[in-house]
Amino acid sequence: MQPKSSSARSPQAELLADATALHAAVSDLVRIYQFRDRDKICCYDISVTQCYALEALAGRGPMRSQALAELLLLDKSTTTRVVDALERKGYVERRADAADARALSLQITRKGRTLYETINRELIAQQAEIVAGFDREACAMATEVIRRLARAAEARFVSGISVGDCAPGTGCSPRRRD
Amino acid sequence: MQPKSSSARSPQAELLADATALHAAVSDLVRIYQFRDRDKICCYDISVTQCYALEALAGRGPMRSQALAELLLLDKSTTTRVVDALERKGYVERRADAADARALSLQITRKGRTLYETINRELIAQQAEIVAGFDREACAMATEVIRRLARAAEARFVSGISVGDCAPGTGCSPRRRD
DNA sequence: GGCATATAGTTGTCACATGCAACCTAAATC
DNA sequence: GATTTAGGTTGCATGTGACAACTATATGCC
Repeated sequence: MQPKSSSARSPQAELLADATALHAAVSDLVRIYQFRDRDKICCYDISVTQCYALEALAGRGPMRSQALAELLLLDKSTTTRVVDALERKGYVERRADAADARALSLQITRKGRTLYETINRELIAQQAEIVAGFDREACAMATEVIRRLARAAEARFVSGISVGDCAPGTGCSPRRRD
Repeated sequence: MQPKSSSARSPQAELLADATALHAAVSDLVRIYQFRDRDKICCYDISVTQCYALEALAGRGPMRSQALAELLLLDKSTTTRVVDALERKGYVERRADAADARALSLQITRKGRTLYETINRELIAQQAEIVAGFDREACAMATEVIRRLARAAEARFVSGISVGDCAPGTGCSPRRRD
């Protein structure tokens, strides 16, 4: 697993070794974070997806349901329900869109923003513990790599084929019958 | 969001800025990978969790159900069902444990290993595309940071309090009533 | 203006993932 | 040998999310 001394290895092999190590690390991270994030749920009273929605609305301002769905890579029906939950709890508001009577303007409430900030602060504090062990350079590098990974994955996901060759975001997933 | 020139900022502030950037990037990555990984599901005929299980068995050799559960941070009942599915599809086998009649030895089959390797190869190839754009140093650094993040998250999750102050792995999550 | 079509959201329905509790069987302990 | 503990499985409930059908509005074409 660990890249050995790179002497006597082709650039090809090095690339593969690096990619393998990175993949293993990322894969692990993602798996574990799914649990970590689920914890976040119960402590405050929202789900992970709800939290992402809150984040989007906090960071980008009001938007339509459709825009939110695209941003979060969710189906519009799922988005409706996510917003339902958030609205019920008073974290977002649905306002009529002035320009289009069909559309909505989703807005985070003050209460929602406060909640989001609280959660975010805690999560960032956790990262800070780790970041403290690295120099800034290394941290910036890692952050950049992670960003690119995310963008690349998103692009792959949105645009089409991901792994194997099923349809993309169209959501081929649930078609599986165990 | 972007760390500005670090002149005139306290180390505290720098740390916070770095942590914030890292958190945002990781958070994004995790969210997107959940979708990307779900794609992986349908293309080959297993779920994400099933794939993690296959990975564990491929990488660490035969183990008991309980050990697998601990490794994947899953409940033992969930693990049972994950293994059910994999066994039904012929990717793993349950063998009697010689030493303990209650226990099982879970083993990946040749077919299972082949599948895992196929999936893994594709995923690694995807990483390779991204890795190709970085120098090895940066890549190694990022990999290391990501590993530490994962380990830290795992430790936090397993040991106790995560965010807020609900119980840990005990699975406080589902107790929420939307 | 009026009908055909497209678009924004909502609701019905279904499948899947997963935790907890109760249970069963086999070990371990006394 | 009886009680307790441990490894797994099954019953049940909940959360999540996709897809499809539907409603209401907007847009285009005549």
